[in-house]
Amino acid sequence: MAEDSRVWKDRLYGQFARIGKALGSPRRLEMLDLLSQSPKSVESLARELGSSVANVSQHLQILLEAQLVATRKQGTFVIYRLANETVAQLLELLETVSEECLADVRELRDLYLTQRDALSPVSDRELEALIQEGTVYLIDVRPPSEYAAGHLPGALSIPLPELAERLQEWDPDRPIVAYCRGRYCLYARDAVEVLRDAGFSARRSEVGVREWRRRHSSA
Amino acid sequence: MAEDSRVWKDRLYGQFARIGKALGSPRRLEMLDLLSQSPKSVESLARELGSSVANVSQHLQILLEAQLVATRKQGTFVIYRLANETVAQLLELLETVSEECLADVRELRDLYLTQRDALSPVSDRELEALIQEGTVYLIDVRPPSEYAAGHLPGALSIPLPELAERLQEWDPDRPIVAYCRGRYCLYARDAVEVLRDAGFSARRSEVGVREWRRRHSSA
DNA sequence: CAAGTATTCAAGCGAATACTAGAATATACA
DNA sequence: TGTATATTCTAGTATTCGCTTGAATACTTG
Repeated sequence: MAEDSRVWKDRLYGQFARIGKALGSPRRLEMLDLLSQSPKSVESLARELGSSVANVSQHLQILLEAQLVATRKQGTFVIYRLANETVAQLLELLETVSEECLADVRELRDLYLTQRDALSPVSDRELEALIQEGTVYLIDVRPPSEYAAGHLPGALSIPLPELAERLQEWDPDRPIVAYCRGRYCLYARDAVEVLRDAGFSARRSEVGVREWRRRHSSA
Repeated sequence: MAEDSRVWKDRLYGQFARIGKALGSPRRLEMLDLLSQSPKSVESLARELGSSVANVSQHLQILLEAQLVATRKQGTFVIYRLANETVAQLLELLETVSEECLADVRELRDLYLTQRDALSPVSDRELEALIQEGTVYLIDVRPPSEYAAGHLPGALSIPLPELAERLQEWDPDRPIVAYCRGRYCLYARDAVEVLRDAGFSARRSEVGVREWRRRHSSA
């Protein structure tokens, strides 16, 4: 029976490893991150990733087989989404562990997210207070479909490519906080740069929408 | 600069994938699970896994390189341990996701952990109450080194191989709750079988020690 | 039914990975 | 210094993985 137990363990960990292997590819990890913002088609994932549609589709089959994603049809489009909330949490935790353990991750963040922003990002607590007070413009600079899938309360959807031509919509004396896809996205940083160049008082938040919602969910 | 951004993303997700790849092997996942119970030598991991020392050592180098584990020397022994608590949480979450998503995992549990135990495991809430009341024997059937590294309050260390010859130590009228390494370990199930065959009123808990401690930590 | 669009599948190629076997290294002790 | 024990390293082999290319499939529309 000790031998049965060994065999059972091998099979069990073989199954666990299916999830691990699914997360063992940079492409698939980025796909999962993109899907955590909103459901997407194969083609739109391919554009975001700079990969071929065929390649993206093959990776999606792997994620599907591991049941980390699910699909629905919309005409000729297959819309992929994360299978459930726990998959999103797993992804976030993998990134947290990566940042804690790997100096290379911290260095990559330093490259673009630390050195050039003399003002540190707004903390989550500050953000909560600012949202409550309603004293800032809160802008979501992700693509509109991601805003539509879920956004912070009171946020305006100002996709980054449109930002420069919408500056006149705002009172230059009212501060702006920009956010995007979370800790590993450069959109908010780019937005703050554009805004400050235009004379606005702007800072960014590194909060993720899903993480914010989880923390502020009412059961 | 959009090209810079793409390159930065590729490097970042390449780093995240280092963690994913480290978790993409059944052997390494089982090693991490074993280390979450207590620090261990290469040789003891090899015994538990039924693998060669050389093979285990190579996998440990991969985990070391991904900084998921750390080491200390003890004579000729190299003692490996989990790098930090977040690694343990990542592992638990990967197993949770595996069980939610993969029917094969649920089936493997059914094989040994569902069908033959007519009495379901003690829930965590029941266990808390039982520990408070002090009305049961709570026995930890893991190896002594794992008990020493951390155990539930009030638990006795009764390693499974010794159980059968220690039955006379207990009042047959007092119920027993056995626990081991958590949801994916068969020791408590085996212990309960031995105890019931000897006429004891015995149930098992599927709680993991680390998970229990996290929930009951005083800051 | 034909054409267009989106997606998936299959095959090939090169790179990466897991295990084994044996050698090399590190540490402790007499 | 030599021996024993524990661990790591190296090389070879078999298998798996990731990407590309082109074909096949699925769906929609006219």
